[in-house]
Amino acid sequence: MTGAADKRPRTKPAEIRRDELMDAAESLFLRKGFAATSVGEIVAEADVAKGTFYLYFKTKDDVLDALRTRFIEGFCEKLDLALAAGDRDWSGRIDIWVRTCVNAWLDSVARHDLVFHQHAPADRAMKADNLVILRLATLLEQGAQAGAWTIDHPRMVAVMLFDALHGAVDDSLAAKTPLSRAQLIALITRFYRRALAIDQG
Amino acid sequence: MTGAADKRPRTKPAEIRRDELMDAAESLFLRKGFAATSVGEIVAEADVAKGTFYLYFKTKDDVLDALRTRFIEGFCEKLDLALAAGDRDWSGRIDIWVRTCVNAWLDSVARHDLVFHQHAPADRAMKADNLVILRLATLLEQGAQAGAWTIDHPRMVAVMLFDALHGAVDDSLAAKTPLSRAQLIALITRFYRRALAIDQG
Amino acid sequence: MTGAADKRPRTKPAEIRRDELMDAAESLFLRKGFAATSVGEIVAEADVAKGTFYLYFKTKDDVLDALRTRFIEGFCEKLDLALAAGDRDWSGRIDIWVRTCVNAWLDSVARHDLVFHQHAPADRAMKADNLVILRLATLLEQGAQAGAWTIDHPRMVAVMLFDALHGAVDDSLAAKTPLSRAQLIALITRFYRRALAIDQG
Amino acid sequence: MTGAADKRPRTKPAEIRRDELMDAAESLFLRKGFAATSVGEIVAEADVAKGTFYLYFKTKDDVLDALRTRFIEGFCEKLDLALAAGDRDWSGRIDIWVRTCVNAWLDSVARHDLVFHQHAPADRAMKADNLVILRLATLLEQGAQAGAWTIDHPRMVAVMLFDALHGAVDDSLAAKTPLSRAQLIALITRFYRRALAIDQG
DNA sequence: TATGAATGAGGGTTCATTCAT
DNA sequence: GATGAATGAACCCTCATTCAT
Repeated sequence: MTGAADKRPRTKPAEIRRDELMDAAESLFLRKGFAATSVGEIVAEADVAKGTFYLYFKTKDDVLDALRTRFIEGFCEKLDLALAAGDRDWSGRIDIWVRTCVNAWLDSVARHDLVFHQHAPADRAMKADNLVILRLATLLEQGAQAGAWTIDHPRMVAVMLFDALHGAVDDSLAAKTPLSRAQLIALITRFYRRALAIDQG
Repeated sequence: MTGAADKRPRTKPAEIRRDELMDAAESLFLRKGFAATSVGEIVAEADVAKGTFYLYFKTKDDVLDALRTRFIEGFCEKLDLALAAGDRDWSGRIDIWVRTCVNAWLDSVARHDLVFHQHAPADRAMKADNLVILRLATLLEQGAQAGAWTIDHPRMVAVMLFDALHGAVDDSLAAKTPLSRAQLIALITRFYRRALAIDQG
Repeated sequence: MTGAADKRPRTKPAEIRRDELMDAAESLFLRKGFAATSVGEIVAEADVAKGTFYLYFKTKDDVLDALRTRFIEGFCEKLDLALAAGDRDWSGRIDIWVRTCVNAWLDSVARHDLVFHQHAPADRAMKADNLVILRLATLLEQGAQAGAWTIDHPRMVAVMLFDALHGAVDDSLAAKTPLSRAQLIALITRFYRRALAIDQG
Repeated sequence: MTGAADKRPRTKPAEIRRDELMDAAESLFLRKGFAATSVGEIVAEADVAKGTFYLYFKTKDDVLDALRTRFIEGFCEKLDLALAAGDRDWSGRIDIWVRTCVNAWLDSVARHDLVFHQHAPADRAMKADNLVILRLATLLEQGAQAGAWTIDHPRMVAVMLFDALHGAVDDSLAAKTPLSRAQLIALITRFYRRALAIDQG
């Protein structure tokens, strides 16, 4: 029986195992949807036993939460980087914000949909914690203080601008003839500038 | 035992039975969520046998679709009514649109969330068929032709405005200290006017 | 509402209705198998209401029984006709019997399988009533009395010959390279003659 | 309450579990028929949870297949043993074949009917793979080569002989006054000898 | 004679989770 | 840390049959 399947447990650093499990889950979720993916498939993809999964996650839902956190963190990192590297001018910052968001979005729509829409009762409260919106609100506030624009309710306007961008990208993706990335960015930027009453560059 | 089971089939007009089933389903879905509600519970609530459910709906998912259609139709009706009764002035029409949407929304958030977010693979394409957006796009276009505003891409702007409103309402609902209905309407109307470059009344 | 579906009940002679129902059932059973065919499909095919079915048959199984009877009767008729028209010579009668059976069989395998194998716990006792075997047994007995052959147990030999033929035809049908009709008949006839110790013509 | 539910999983070697499940299924199928037996009853009889069944069989049909395979293997074993132990004489071998088959058959009619007739669309093609027929055909061919008899089409004759035996045993079982085992064997053996034109011993 | 809405028992199957090893 | 056999509640759906009209 020397040819028998390699049964020896191969202990790995927890961090790695956890990531492998998450990768497996994400890949499967992306392909088949959250509900349609079973824990059995996840562990098969990750090449571990059923029980191992429950060593790292309390429930199946738990992985999705972890995936969401990981996604948001990645997104914010990109945003911070772009903003830090970019213009000091307020109007320019808005441009950067739009450009970065659209690009990041388009590069990971599926992933985004997965972690935000695939499960959970559309947890309305979640948006309150949306770090991306928080960042935009802060940006708007700072710009207002600097006199770049006037805003009655930064938080709310941030929400509206965020959802407008979100919606535009989604819609373009669903359209029979999607806009080009550049067109989309231009369009949204124009919308943002108007909504903030910034002089159209 | 006055409650002895009444076995005789009580035929009802199909339309009524179907509505009763839908009402039962909606009520349950609202309370417990779509996935957490079983067909068994629905028929119990509607006081019919299990098989009867499948006389009117092909699958469990089918009811949700029916619910969505019913919801959209009701919404559009309200919108059309308000628009027909209201101002002839373009700017005023936008105001009406915003007011009607926010109100209708707030009056049926739960129902809205149910039919739009609770299930379905976040059907992105669905938005393409969103009648409400369609109506707004038309409104924008007509206003543009009438010279009330200028718009580069009516459809896209409609999408962005729609999602902005949608997001604002949602956010307010989730907030620890929600805005008043009037405040919300005022805020969004202001946003719309700016985005359309209408003179702030 | 003049265009509404023609609701008027069109009473038909019972005999006809019953036949239509049987035809519909047979056609469906042949296409999809007995178990996989629902009463609902039968009545749809026969273009009557569910209840009408139960006016003519006590249960679903009942139709299959009726179908079987109809099949056997048809088969026996053919046999009787061929035998009556044919040879007076005993050996020739056996030939006719084989030829007629093989032909009739090949012309209606599907139907035969349906009524004999598709349902029922392989009702062993049914064979006792098999009219075809009965006829063969009688033929054998008469031939024996006439001195055409000697047989220890006509009934049993009839059974064996019958099943031998049956098996041969079935096997040929399942074979990758089926025998021709003529070959099959020749082969079986030879087998019969040997088994009855008739001089090979 | 000594009978308090023992919840702890009692792991057993897969081979054993599988066999227990098969035994339970066979016993139930024999008693109530395949269709009338539910998976729930099987697992109850085998004293395992419902899910365990699906650990070993993909579907309910799957068990029946397994049962059939097990039956055929057992049958062939008996046949090989008897043939190996018996006569070297060709005519004697036929006798042994008949005797062994009849006996084995009578000892397990129910089981035989179960695995061959109870389900499946009377899978005609299955006979092509019938190992018992294959063995008989081989025997006939070897005998023919050895000059023990002449045969035009060994395969077909094997089929006919096999079905003749099969039919005879079935018929006897169904008869109001069944033949004795010895009578049956004698009768069939005589039939075989005639059909092969062997001198009646 | 014919209808068809209603019934509801019943079935097969899935899968997240546990726990003894 | 890792395993994977076992669990069992829960679920969706089918369909033969009935009966008031």
